[in-house]
Amino acid sequence: MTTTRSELAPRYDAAAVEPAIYEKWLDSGAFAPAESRPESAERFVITMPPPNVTGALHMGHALTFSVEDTMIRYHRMRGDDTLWVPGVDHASIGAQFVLDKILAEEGETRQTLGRERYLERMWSFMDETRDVIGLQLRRLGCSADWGRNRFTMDEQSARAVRVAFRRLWDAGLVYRGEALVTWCPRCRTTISDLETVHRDETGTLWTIRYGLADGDGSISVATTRPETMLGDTAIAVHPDDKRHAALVGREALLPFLGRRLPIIADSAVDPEFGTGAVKITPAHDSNDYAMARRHDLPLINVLDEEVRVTENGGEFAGLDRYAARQEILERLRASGELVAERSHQMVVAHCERCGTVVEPRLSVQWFIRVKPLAERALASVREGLTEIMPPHLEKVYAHWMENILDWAVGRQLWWGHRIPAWFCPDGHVTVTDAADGPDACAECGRSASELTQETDIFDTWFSSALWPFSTLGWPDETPDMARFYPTTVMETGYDILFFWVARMMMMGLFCTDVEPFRVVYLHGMIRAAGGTKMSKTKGNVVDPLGMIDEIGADALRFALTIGTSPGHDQRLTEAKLEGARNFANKLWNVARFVLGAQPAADAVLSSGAGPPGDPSLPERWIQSRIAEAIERATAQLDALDLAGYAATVNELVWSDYADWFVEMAKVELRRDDASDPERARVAAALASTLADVLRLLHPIMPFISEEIWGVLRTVAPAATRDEELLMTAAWPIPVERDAAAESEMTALTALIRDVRNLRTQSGSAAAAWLPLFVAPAGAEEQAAIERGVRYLEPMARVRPVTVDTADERPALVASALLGVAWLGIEPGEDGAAAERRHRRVQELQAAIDRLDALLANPSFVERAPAAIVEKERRRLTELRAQLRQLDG
RNA sequence: GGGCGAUUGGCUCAGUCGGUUAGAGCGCACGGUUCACAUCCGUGAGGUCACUGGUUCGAAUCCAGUAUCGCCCACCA
Repeated sequence: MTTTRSELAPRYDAAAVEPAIYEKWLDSGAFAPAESRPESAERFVITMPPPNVTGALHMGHALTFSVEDTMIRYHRMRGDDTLWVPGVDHASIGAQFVLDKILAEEGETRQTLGRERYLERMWSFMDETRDVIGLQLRRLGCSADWGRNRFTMDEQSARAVRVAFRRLWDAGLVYRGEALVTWCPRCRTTISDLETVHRDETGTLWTIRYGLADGDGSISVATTRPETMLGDTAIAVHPDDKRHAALVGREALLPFLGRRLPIIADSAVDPEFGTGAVKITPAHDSNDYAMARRHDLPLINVLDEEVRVTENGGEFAGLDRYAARQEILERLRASGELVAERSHQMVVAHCERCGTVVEPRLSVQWFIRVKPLAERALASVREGLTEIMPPHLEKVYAHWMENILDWAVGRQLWWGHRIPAWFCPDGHVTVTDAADGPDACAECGRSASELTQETDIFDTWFSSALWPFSTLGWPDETPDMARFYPTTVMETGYDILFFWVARMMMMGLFCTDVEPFRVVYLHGMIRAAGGTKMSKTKGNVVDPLGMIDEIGADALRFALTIGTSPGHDQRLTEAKLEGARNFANKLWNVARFVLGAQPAADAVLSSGAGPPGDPSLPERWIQSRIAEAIERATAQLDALDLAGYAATVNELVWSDYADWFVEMAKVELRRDDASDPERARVAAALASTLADVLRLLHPIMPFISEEIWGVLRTVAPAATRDEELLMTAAWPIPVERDAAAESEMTALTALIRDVRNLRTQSGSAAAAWLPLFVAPAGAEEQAAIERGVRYLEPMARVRPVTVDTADERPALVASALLGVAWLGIEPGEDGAAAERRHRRVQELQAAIDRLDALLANPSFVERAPAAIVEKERRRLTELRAQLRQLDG
């Protein structure tokens, strides 16, 4: 498809334009890096944080991918060896949660289907949803290399998982053992503490009396979970607690079960809490578990996978944990052993995904000893080999790494990578990275047929931890590994710093011996207008796809970028989105103007008119301003300051290009003589500067800039240097700054502003042409004013302009850098204007006094850098001149 | 209980190496039918940079403390 249109539609219709542009990009093949690495090219590689395969695009994604695409497009334009690897995550627990809900509607469950059918069902579900997220990313404009699209459950990932685990096993960093883990009864799996949310709740603290074994006396304990008493194996008190000192060493009798509970002393007990005596339930409480290990107490599991009481709970066996609680309480109340109950503020852990109250539970689990891995990952950041942005999050990272606990990697789920460990009847464990399992038991040589594979799967984050290199072909030494690894930037939200970034650092260093990325760029969370979290239940979610339809992907990208800073949450308000849309509209219209001016230029050229004169002041000025913007934007993008970059282009397009340059170009274009060569020159300047603006804008607003580029290239090929696609066009190179043009233009625009201000102050009709008198400050200024009159007249709507020395100063007077100006009208009794002038004089005087004092201060003059002192001196001179003019 | 962050006009946010008149957008006021754009143009008002103290010739910026809000981590039954 080729664009041969010579004009832009009156309005930018994102929904119509963007998909076609995306096709053009795809067809170009330029999302993929060149076949081989260009000589001397720098590498720039991002591994996309893989969205959940079942997920729909939300604003967090939109932010992630907008930022990454902006970085990628910038580096591509710079000619770097640029790669963005896309992919999706199998999200085992998340995907099962979604599928289980679907099954529930059909009256089925995981259990009724069985593992095999469940997984079949999952794969077909995947086939339906897998592409959805990818298509949504395309709507955003993501220029990822889809030819390298990956999935955390594809064969390459599976192999990476097996090999990584095998290496950990060989290194002695894997063990299997019984431990207390957090259990979600609804998801029926172990979950990480990171996957729990703690909520403040009002519960009840019950005090229960346990009789002593010898029948003499009793001891009372306080608990919020009475059902766990069935698993009690001791009672603990503080060693210094005199109230209970006599009881230590004796035994209490557990109600219902009659179990004998030793009364022990341990300083972990808070004597101030409750009765000062604690029931110890090692299998269902982490404090108690730790204490049991110190005192060698038995561990009795009283809750099963569905948190029903086990046979260890005697007569309560089979009851759900809460039913058991009620039953137990009633029985204790009846027997008088429930001695107190009161309301109690407490923190309860819930499963982050399903909201169910989780239960600490003793079970056999696979663990990775992460301490050595964490130390290395921490050192890499400390030494700056990987840099965390913003820097303050490095402390958070460090704190977590320093206090890290072994990683329980097993999950009792089905959808995911099965742990490649086989058990032999003799209890031996064989870990292999072979796709079809071991040939024989690694220890006793029993044949494979006698071995059974572990049914647990890996925590989703295990495969994610390998993502930066498994996507490039690891463990094979592929060309991609050699060329693109380690990657450059890992860009993601700070909320998964521990889940993901920390694990990638650890596993990356372990597996590949190098930091998987040079920079970690952590963006903040998107919040709703009131500063609250966006959530479906609150109904304050802004849907990115709907927003793209409404205002275009570019505007959304822009809104998500400008006015933000990494690591800090942002509020996405209606006003902000609207502002971004308006900016896109502005760009569109300014381009329409520039394009509309081109035929006039052609007409001039074909008329055989003489050569145009030298570039005008505005032309020189805008060139210089663009050069400055290029320098700034380049530095900002290199520093990953995307918000700064967005602000730079915003200001350039709107304040410099549209408000001043285009307005001044109109002066030239409005010349009567259609064959005036000046017109052609201005038109060409408009086109070539627009081209640079588009280049500068493309990384963040790819669609609209590409669309304009297509037409510009048709209409003014020279301006685009005939580069076909803006996406692959060269990043602009700044010309040398033109200081003279910049300062003259600054003076001229200041004069125009001042005169406009006078007009407003005078209350003159906006449409009226008013005479203006200007008394120049000097000969140079006079020349500048005379050169500028052609712009001054239409832009301030003044005519005629008389440039002459002043012999009177009406009240309504402006003082700009070039001199003093006043309108040729009767200010009358305009008290407000006089007052304004008075105020201005006072302001100037105050500033002068301050500067005077400053420069009179010897310690300032001696200690401040000479350049600063000089600057202040110049300013003082300038202010004095202004005051003289005004006060005249 | 620990840690981190934020506090800048009415609102949402920038603010580089400390440099002396602190910026932007929105909102507000006033004026505008200029052939790119009312999703616009012009003009303006509006800030003792949370507070206290310190360092410095000079502090929104660095240091210490305080307050308020937010987040993260943490085993008080």
